[in-house]
Amino acid sequence: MNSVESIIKHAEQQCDVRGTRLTQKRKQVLTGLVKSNKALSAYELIDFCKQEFDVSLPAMSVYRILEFLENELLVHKLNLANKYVACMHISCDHAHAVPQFLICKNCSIVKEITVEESTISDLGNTVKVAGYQLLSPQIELNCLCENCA
Amino acid sequence: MNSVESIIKHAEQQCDVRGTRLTQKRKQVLTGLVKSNKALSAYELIDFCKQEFDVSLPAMSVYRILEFLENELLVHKLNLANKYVACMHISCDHAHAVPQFLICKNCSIVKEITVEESTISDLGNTVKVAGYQLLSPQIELNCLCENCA
DNA sequence: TTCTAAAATGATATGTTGTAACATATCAGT
DNA sequence: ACTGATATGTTACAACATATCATTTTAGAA
Repeated sequence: MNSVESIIKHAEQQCDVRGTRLTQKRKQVLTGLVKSNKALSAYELIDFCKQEFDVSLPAMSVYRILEFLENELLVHKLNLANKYVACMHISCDHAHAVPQFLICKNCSIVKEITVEESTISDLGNTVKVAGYQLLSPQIELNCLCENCA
Repeated sequence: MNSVESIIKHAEQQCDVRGTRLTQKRKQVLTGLVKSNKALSAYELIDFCKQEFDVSLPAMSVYRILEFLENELLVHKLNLANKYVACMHISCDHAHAVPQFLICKNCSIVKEITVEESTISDLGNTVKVAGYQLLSPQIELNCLCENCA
C-alpha cells in the first residue's frame, strides 16, 4: 500500500471514529489533495477528479466536500490563496497544534509549520490589547519555496 | 478643514514629493477608503464613487488606481479579505514599520497594529529554517472587533 | 422487506473578485 | 501644435464562490 492509500485509509478510520462517512467522492477529492502534494483550488480539484476518476463534480459539490473535509480536520483552507491543502498530519495520532502555513506563491506548494508557542501567544496578546478577538490563530504567509526562490 | 480633507492633502503632497500625480479619480478612490474607515472591495469603491461623486468607474480603472495608491504607500491590500484599506499613517511623517492587520470578518473595520519586532523576527526565523523565503512580512488575521464580538 | 427521514449530491443560475487586450484621452514639455 | 508618457475607458472573460431547489443514496425503523 503506497503512502497515498495509507493516508486515505487513516482518514477513513478517523471518520469512522467520529461517526461520519468518507464517501467515494469525498475520498476522491481528498486523494487529489494528498496526491498533488500542494494547494489546489476547488476548480483544480474538479479537473483532477475528471482526469483521474472520470467523475464530473459540480463546483457546489466540491465546495461542500471541502467543507466536510475541513470539519473532519483532514483539509485546511488557505484564505490567502483561495486554495485547499490536505492536512500533513492525517496519519499522525497526536492531536496537532494550530497550523501555520507557508504558501509558495509561485507553485502552491505549502509547508505546514509549527511556530514557537511563545510567538503565537505574543501575537495573541497583541491582538487582545488592541481590543480584537482572534477568530483563528491560523497564520498564512506568502513565500517562495526553495525551488522557486 | 476636516480630517478626511487633511489626509487627502497630505497624500497629495506626498505624491508631489515623489513626482507622481494624485489625479481626481485617484483622490476620489482614496477618499472612499479614508471616509469609510474600513476595508472596501474594488466594487464597493465603484459604488462609493457613483453615490458620492456621481462618477462611474470601470472595475479595471479602480484596480489600477488601487495599485497606484499601493505603490505610493497610501493604501494597503488585504489579501485575506480581498479588500483595500487606507494606510493609517498617511499624515504621519515618520516612516512606519511593516504593517500588521486585524480584520473584523463581520464589519471589515481594520486595525493596523505594530507587532513586537521580536515576534516578527521569530517568525522570519522560523520561515528561514523551513527553507522558505518570505515575500512580505505582512500578517493579516481574521478577527472580530470590539463591537462585533 | 419496505418505508422513511436524514444525509449527500446534482443542476442551474448567479454573485464576486480580478485580469487581458486593446482603444482613447489627457497632460507636460519641446 | 506635436509628441511621448501617463491615465483612463471598453469589452470580454477567467477564477472563485454561493443560493436555491431537485434528486439520489443510505441507515435504520416499522
